[in-house]
Order: sequence, then C-alpha cells, then structure tokens
Amino acid sequence: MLIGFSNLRQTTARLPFMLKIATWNVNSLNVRLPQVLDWLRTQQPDILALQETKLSDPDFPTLDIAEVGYQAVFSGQKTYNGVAILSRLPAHDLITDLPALDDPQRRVLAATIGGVRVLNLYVPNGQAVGSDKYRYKLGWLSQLNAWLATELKQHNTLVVLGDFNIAPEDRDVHDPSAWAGQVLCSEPERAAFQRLLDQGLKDTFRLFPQEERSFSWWDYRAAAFRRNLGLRIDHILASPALAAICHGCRIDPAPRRLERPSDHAPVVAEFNFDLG
DNA sequence: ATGGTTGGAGGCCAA
Repeated sequence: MLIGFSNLRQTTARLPFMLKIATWNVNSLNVRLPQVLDWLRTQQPDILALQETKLSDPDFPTLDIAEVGYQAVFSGQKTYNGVAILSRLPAHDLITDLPALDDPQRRVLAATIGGVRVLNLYVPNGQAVGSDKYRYKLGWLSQLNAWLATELKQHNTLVVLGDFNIAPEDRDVHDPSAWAGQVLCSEPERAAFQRLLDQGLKDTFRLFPQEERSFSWWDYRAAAFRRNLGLRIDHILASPALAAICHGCRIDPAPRRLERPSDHAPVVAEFNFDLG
C-alpha cells in the first residue's frame, strides 16, 4: 500500500494530464439543461463552451451546474444568442465584446481557465448571402480576426471554439453542389475562416483521421439527422502550442439522438499536458 | 415539389 502510493507519487509527476475542452450550441439552455447536466456527468470535460443559451444573466442556472461540479461564466441575452463557459477551475480575465464593435448581441465570451485562454464564439448565422445579416456576419468576422491577433500576442495557449456558422470545406457539407455559394458555405465566409487559420490556428478536428460525412449540425426539418444531411460548422481551433499537444478531436452525435435535441452536437478536443 | 421543424416570444421571427 505504502509502496504503491510512493510509486504513484513518483510517476504522477511525469504522467501527462489530459485537458478536455468541448463546445455545444444548445439552442436554449432552458430546454437543454437536463441534457447538458447529463453530458457533463458522463463526459467530464474540463471546459464546456455553450452557445445560444437564450437566457438573460439572472436566469442562468448557476446552482444546477454547480451541483455537478462546474463553475459558470456567461454573457446572456433573452430570446436570442447568449454564450457561457462551464469549467472545473475558475475563469478569469473575461471579455464579452469584440473590440471596436458596439453590438448588443451576446456572441462572445473569452476567459482564462487553468492557464488556457478560451475564446467562445457564436458567429452570426448570416441568413442568406447578400442580406443585411450576411454583411453583419462578414463585418463581425473581420473584427474577430483583428481581436484574435491581439489575443494571440498575449496568450500562448489559446483555443477559439464555438458555433462558427461556417463549413470550411466541401467535405464538411453533405451536398456540396446544393450548398455551393450558399450561406455557411460561401467563399467570403470560408475566406474569413481561413484568415483565422492564417494566424496559426489549427482546426483540431482535421489534425486526425475522421469518418467521411462527419457533421456537427443537422436541420430539424426533413429528418436531416436520420439521413445525415448535415454540415460541420462547430469548431475547436487551437494555437500552435496547443495544437502541438492536441491528442484528439471528435464530434459526439449521441445528444443529437435524444428526444428534444439541440440541432447541434457537441465537439470535444483533448490536450495532453506533460508536467514532467 | 423552394417544402420541413424547433424555440421563444406573444399573436411571427430567427435559425
């Protein structure tokens, strides 16, 4: 017993520890709270970024989330948008707005958790190419790109994750010809996504072999999930230092199969920190 | 065949 404990102490110092970071657009945390609590209990992520909470801050279910062992920070909005970060460790140095964008829409929440800088995003949907909302989306992404540059200067270990509302490549689309040039897939949106990667971020999902036709969002209509007619629009991007220790990234389709699901599935990335 | 479904407001809009 004593020997075993001694060995454990010796080896623990050299064992890597895994940091599990996830993102999930829940499409109303009110409706999805039981599913989120179950998912936290079974998957045990260290950090879970939520989008589309659709809750004002006083209504945030802080106590329910604390009961399963997580702290919560949030930037909420009634009815629309709303982002939150749930974590084992406390979150500090919060930012809730893109600099130089005076925007009442709650789509951004940055925090530092256990030394990792986390940028949680709910990128505007854009509605349709050429619409006012599409122009807002592209302007928003431009401001995001500028902000990311300043964040990367300050933080070596950084993740940008959330609902990007962009399918980066045709392989992220169930029917590329049908979606060609459409919102979520248009060239200006993909170029904006590429500009984030051009700053050194890696799409952690594509660091690993993945099944073909892997998607993170399926329309509620036309039995799209059953037919796997989806898009991969939820992403976990990692700075070079974090990408180098990324150990895996996967989409968890299980919650999408539940009754009253979100239209998005969670995405999970794991990082190995060697404390030796 | 330009459909269909969900959430939340509030008697349509956003996704």
